[in-house]
Amino acid sequence: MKTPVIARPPKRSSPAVPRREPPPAPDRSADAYRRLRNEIVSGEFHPNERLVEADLALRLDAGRTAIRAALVRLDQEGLVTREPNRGARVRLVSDREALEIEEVRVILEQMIVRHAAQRVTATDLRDLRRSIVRMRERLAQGDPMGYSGLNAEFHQRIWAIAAHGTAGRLLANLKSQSIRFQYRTILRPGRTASSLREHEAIVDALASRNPDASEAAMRQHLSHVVETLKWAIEAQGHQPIWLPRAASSIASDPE
Amino acid sequence: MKTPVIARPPKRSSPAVPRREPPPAPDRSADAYRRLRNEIVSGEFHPNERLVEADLALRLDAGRTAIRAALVRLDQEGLVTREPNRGARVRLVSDREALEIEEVRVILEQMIVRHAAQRVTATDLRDLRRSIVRMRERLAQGDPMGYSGLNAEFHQRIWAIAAHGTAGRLLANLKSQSIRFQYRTILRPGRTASSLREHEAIVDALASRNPDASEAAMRQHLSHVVETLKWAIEAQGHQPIWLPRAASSIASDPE
DNA sequence: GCACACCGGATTGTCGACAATATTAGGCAT
DNA sequence: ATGCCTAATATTGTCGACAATCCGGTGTGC
Repeated sequence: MKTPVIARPPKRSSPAVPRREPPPAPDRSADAYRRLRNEIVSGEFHPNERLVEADLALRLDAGRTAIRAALVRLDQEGLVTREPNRGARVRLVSDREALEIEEVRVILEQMIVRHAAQRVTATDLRDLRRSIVRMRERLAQGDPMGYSGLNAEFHQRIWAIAAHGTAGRLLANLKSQSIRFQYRTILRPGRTASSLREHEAIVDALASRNPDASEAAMRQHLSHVVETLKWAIEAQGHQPIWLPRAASSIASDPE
Repeated sequence: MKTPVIARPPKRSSPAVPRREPPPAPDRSADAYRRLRNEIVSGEFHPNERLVEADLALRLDAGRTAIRAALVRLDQEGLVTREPNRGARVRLVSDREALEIEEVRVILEQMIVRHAAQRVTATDLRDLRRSIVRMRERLAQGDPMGYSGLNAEFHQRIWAIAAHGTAGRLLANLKSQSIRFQYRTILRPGRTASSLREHEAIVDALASRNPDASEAAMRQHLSHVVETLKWAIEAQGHQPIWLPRAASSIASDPE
C-alpha cells in the first residue's frame, strides 16, 4: 500500500481582489459537446444514425478533435455508442431499457423528494406553486408540449431543493437517455390533467415537510408515469407506422 | 419536428460462415483507459493528485491522444475532474458525497435484489453459497482484505442475477467512486463477522424467492454498511494523522 | 515589505497529415 | 443471377508539431 498522503487541492486564484471579471472562456471543445448533445436529445438525429466525425465537425463548425472528445463523453453518458474503427451512432434505447430507466428514476425521485421535504423553504414552495400555475395555463391552452417542458422543470426544481448532487446527476443523465420515450407519453389523452393534480399533491406534501407523505405523493405520481410509459410502448409496438418496412428486422435481430 | 424514421441498426457481419476468428483487436486506446482507471481505483494516485498527460503517456506506454480520451471518459465517469487548460486530477470525493453515494447505492441494491429474487436459479444459489463459504474462510484466516474482495464479488453476482443493466451500471460506477472509503470500513472490528451473517440472510431470502424478504435482508445489511461508513468517516475526521498540516485548509476551503 | 507587471518553463488544446481499418464497388468464374 | 476475391473509397485512430494558456519566479517602484 502507498503512503496515505493527500495532495493539496487546486489553488484557485483567490477572488479577494478580482482584477477583472474573467470573460467566460470560449472553450470550443465543451461548446461542441453541449451543442452535439442538444441536437441528439432534441431528436435531430434518428436512433442508430451514424455520426460521422467529419460531418459533425462541419455541421457544428468545430474541429474533429473537439467532436471526437464530445463523442467519447456522450458514449460514456449513454447517448451514443462507439465501436472501435466503426464510428459512433445515436444509441437506441430499447423498450425494456426505457422501463429499466424509469424504474430507477422512480426510486431515485422518491429518495430525493424525501430529502426535499426536509429542506424545503417558503421560497421554494412559492416557486413550485408558480410552476403549477403555469402548468395549469398550458393545460388550459391545450399545449401538451409546453406542459411537458414545465413538468421537467418542476422535477428539476425538486432536485435542486433536495441538494443531493449524486442523485440529481444520475436523474439528469437517465432523463436524457429516455427522452425519446417521454415525447410519446405526452400524447395520452387525459394524462396531462391527472398529472397536474398529482403535482399539486406533491407540493402539498412538501409544504407539510413530511418525508413520508412526500414520498407517497411522488410514488403515486410516478406509478402513473410508468403506466403511461407502458401504454406508449404498447401503442407504438402495435402501430409502427413510422418504421420503414425493411427496418422491421430490428425486432427480430438477435443480440 | 423531424420525420420519425428509424435508421437501420449496424450490420454485423453475419457469422453464418465465420471465415476466421477475428483476433481481439489490440485497441491501445481502450487499453490505456482500462489501465489508468485501474490505477486510480486501486489507489495508485493520491486524491487531488495532478494527472499530467505526458507523464501518464510515458507511464502507461501510450500516446497522449489515448491518455486524453481516457481522461475525458474518467471525467464523465466521476473519477477525475478536468478544468479547462488546467488539466486533470484525481477526484476527491468528500465525506458528504460518500454518504450520498452510499445512500443511492442502498436503494439501488434493494431494487436489484428484488429483481434477483424473481429470477434466481438453483445454479445461482449454489454459486452464492460458494461465495459465502470462501468468505467464511477469509474470516477464519483473519484476512479482511480478501474478504472485502469477495464481498464485492458477492454483490456483483446478485447484480448479474437481477439482469438489470441500467441499475447494474450505475452501481458499478458508484462503487468505483467511493472505493477509497470502502477500504476504511474494513477495519472496523467485528464488522466482518456480522457482515457474513447478513450475507447469509440475503442468500436465504433469495432462496425463498421472496422479493420482500430479500429486500428486507438487503436493507438490514446495507443499514449496517452505512453505519460502518459513518463510523469510518468519524474516526478519520478525528485522527487526520495522514494529513500534512498545510492541507488542513481543505476542510475550511469554501466551495 | 508589498503590489504589480512581466518573463520563462510547463502543460494543455488544436490542427493537419498520415496510417490502420472497415465498407463498398467492381470483376470474374460458376 | 450468385458467390467470392480484389481494388477503391470512406472513415476512424494516432502521431507530431505548434499555438494558447497557466503557473511560478523575478524584478521594479513605492
